[in-house]
Amino acid sequence: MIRLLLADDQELIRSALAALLALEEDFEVVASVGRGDEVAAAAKATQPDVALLDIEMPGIDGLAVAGVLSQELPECRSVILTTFGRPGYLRRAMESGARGFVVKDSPPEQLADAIRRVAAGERVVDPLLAATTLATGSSPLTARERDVLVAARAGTSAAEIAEKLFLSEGTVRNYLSAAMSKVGARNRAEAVIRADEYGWL
Amino acid sequence: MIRLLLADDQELIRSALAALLALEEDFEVVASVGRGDEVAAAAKATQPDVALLDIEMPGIDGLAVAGVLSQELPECRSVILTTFGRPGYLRRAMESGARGFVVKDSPPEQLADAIRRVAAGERVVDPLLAATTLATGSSPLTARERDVLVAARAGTSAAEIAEKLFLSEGTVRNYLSAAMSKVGARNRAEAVIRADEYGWL
DNA sequence: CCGACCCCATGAGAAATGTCACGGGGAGTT
DNA sequence: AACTCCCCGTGACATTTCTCATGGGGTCGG
Repeated sequence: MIRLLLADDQELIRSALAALLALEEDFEVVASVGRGDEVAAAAKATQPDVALLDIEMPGIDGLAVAGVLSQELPECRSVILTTFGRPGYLRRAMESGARGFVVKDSPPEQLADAIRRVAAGERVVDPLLAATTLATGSSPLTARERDVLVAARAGTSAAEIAEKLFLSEGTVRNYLSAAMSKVGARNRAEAVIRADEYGWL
Repeated sequence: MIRLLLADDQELIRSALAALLALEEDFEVVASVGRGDEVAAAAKATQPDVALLDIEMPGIDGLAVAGVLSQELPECRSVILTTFGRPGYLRRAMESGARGFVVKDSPPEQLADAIRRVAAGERVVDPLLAATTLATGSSPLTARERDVLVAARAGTSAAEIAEKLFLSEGTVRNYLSAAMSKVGARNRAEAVIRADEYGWL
């Protein structure tokens, strides 16, 4: 019997996944939470074998949760389950100690299979996603460049970004310019979009 | 027995929802498709009482599907099931003939309840979302302003938008300017974001 | 028919954005 | 110690964006 913890902020999806997984005789859902910062406590209380983690959650995100779990509860392995097959997500997931990575549009058998393999100690990733991750490479952005791009996400002006980050306006423009050339965009907006697509923000 | 059709592009989610709904004794999932343009045919073949439609799908989107169904198969009522509680989505859903609107983070009983009520002939919407929809009002954007905003989504320059839409560059700027003032943004990028949030694109 | 509103366009000025060259300071490597 | 790379800044320039005024043509309802 494999004990499972489910973490996803969308209640309906969480319940639906629980129902789906309950169809497998060797699975048992022992915990179900809607916030990233509730996972650790729930895991300690229920001792699951595998934690299924969405990335986008209130509190802390699934990737960070995977890091915490691998530190504090190494006997509970993490599987990231997310909508987005962003290369950077996979990379960060693996670096933070996750053992599996499944995207939400894969067939259901694949999820069950991934869970069993991870429970057995294997590592599981979508081979296609793994390939594009290797092809894309890791983020070329420096910490500051990333900060500035994140701040620019809402359509913020250079002056506002400068104020928010306690920088001079010229510096902000320089960082943006550097980020744009690294990402291969001719626009601030385009740079944000692309970096986001790669999972670099 | 209520016959259901499921349409969602994410296979895992679709299967999970099917599993969840199968737990209710009075529900029967008779069809399940992953593309908007497959819904009509499947509905004609299986004669469901209620069609559960995601908005974001390849082919045509769920809102358009609802329109088609209400025209061609009025005995099959549509329920929109989506992640985003965008005011504009709800409005368009209702205008296109959908009978229910449920967001993916509502509790599972609410979905079952909504399905039963819609099957019984009622209309069902999240009251909170309905309120913000009324507050937000319908889109103030003209068709062209919308087009330009959509084209600007990828971080496209004014010149490129002009080329794509066979307009002069100045005209594009004028439309963008109008859109920005209507939406309450001081940026092109911000305008795109806000209009998108409202579901106006 | 007239007003209202949308479509499309031009042009011009103010503001923001993107590029480039340059500099100094700090941390880590070789 | 020299080198590299990141951090932060300045200043100047070309380009783009945003605003505003203005105009013609179209459709639709009063």
